[in-house]
Amino acid sequence: MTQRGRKPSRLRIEDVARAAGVSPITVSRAIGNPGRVSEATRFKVLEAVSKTGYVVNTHASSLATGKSSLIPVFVSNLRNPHFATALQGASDAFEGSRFHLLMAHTNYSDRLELEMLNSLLSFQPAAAMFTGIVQSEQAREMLRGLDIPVVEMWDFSLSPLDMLVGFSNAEGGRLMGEHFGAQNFTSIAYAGRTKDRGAQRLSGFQEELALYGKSTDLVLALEGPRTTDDGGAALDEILSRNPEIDAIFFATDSLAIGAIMRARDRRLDVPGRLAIAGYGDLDTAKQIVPALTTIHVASYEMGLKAGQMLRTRLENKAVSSNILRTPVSLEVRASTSRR
Amino acid sequence: MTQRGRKPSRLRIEDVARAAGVSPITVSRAIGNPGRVSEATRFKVLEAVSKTGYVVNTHASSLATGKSSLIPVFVSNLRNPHFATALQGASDAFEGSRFHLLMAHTNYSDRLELEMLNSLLSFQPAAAMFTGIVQSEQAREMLRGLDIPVVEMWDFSLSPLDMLVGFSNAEGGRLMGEHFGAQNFTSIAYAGRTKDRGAQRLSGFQEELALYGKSTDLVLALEGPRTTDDGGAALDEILSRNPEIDAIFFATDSLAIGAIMRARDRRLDVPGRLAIAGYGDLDTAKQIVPALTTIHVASYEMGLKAGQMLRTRLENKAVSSNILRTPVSLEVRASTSRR
DNA sequence: GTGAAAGCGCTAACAA
DNA sequence: TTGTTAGCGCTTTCAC
Repeated sequence: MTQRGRKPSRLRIEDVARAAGVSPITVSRAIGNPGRVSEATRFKVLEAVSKTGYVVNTHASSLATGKSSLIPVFVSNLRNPHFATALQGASDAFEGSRFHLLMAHTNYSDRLELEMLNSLLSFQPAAAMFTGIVQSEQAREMLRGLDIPVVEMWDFSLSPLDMLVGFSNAEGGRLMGEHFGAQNFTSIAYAGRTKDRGAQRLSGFQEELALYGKSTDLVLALEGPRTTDDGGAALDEILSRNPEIDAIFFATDSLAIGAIMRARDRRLDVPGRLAIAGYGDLDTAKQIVPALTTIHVASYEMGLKAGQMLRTRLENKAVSSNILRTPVSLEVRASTSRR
Repeated sequence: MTQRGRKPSRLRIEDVARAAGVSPITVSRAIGNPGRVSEATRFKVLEAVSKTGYVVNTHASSLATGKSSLIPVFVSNLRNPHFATALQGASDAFEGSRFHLLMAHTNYSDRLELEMLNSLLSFQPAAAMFTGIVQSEQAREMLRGLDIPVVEMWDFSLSPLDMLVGFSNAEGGRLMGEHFGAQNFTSIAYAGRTKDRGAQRLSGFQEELALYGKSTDLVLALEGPRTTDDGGAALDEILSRNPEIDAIFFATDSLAIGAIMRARDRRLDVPGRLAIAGYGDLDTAKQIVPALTTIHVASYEMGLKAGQMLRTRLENKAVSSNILRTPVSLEVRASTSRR
């Protein structure tokens, strides 16, 4: 029964209560549930709060309520400017709210994602965000069981876990297919991933080319994350395999930019001898010479929208639609513009 | 005394204890303090943990200990690839640890930083990271009072709050001054911030130019965050004010890239008529034509090192030095190379 | 090496 | 509208 020795603590809710002449629970309500307290009391309490400089202890609060204000954001890699930008958007969506984003880097590994998800359960998260579709069925099951709002971003799907903000990779591929189809290219190649996102870009591309009676004469599969250097190598590989190729659609801007640089080294005229297009619309795309034709993706807006949807749900309002499709657009620039 | 209705809860430590045939406190020790439990007991407990799928409730844990595993990272803007990359480094440094990074976007606002810092106190953070020097004295005071490890990044200073990993802006300026000094430029301009980081870049630049008997003939002050478009406008402004200028050092790559693009539009030969250099070494710097001479900054390494220093300290080991200076280097490329 | 008791700071439930 | 009581799940302290 004796007061055992514990470390001294910071300001508690009790201290504020004493300063305001009310009970602790009233302080708690004045801060978190302003509607359930009289105008006058709330004023007294908030004054006491600011005078004392009190800040709630979220751990005590979360323990008592069983809910936290933390939202893990799963991102594969922030060195990809698209993801960094989307994260900035998501973060902006929560500005001024009581929620906080927790970093969860998955480094493109499903196993890591699952592990991380499990460890983040210890925070009783309020929601979860994913830059991508959650692949593992085990992870999806786990998330469903949590019964918290979840938003997946980036890719498009008709059966999201909960909410989704994404763009259609197939659509981007189609736009590029249409563009390539309308040009007088004689031999067309695709280079990049042929699985997942890549598969969709490719099939949309081929589908639309077919409408023009054309097809891909060469598909170079490059799986996994790739850099600009790989783009240069891909260019060499393609031309050595088939010197007739005079137009290449790369699955990412990085690859396309690498190819443009290699073409410059090899003194290949772009787009005269070889047209090159990318996907993503990195800043660099419009800055290199020739400027790169590519598919623009609204990364920031995607992150922002995803954050806003989540926030709306967390504030107990209804979301008009669970699935949001952000537009992609074709940016025709010099790298494919022959005349 | 009656059991009032509260929401049902997830697996608790007590459940694991029962499964393992020990007391809750033993489970706690087996998990967090393996040394204080016998080999056999630990084995039993860990088995029970994995069988039941138990995950600790960090809020209860943090409440009891008064410490959390959360580390707020203050970043001004993730659309700046330097910061995004540094954040990725910081995140990588904590991989596999029990610590988690909490996003804190400051949008370049000191007021926001202070507010956010105050609100994040509610998490009893284990440490704090800043992408930049903490400017406000009030914030510095607050952080000192917290008595947790703090690391500042990016800029260099001899009086950090606690730990620092940065590069010298003055040093980069000096390297560029040396480079400009050694060329046969007749009239030199600087464009960019003239406060804080900009001031240091500029003074290092001027200092070194002086050794070559040269000086800046025009300084165009551009405060606040700037985009490539501003670089183009800056180029126009400079040449209209002083048509003699034939070399410009821009305080950031973005500005320099914008200037190169504008020069291209105006059919000004770079570097023949006008040499242009930047600061930061964005990916684009080596991809545009002409490739941009700039100062390379090791963003990823900075974030990684900062994270590692913090982690070392948090694991109660000593850090050999509180201040780490990451190197900057001059990347001479085509945009300043006359022959 | 292990356990019992108490308490971290907050808020849900109930009562007035 | 406000207050009293109990308890969220963990770990510290003290005892064996």
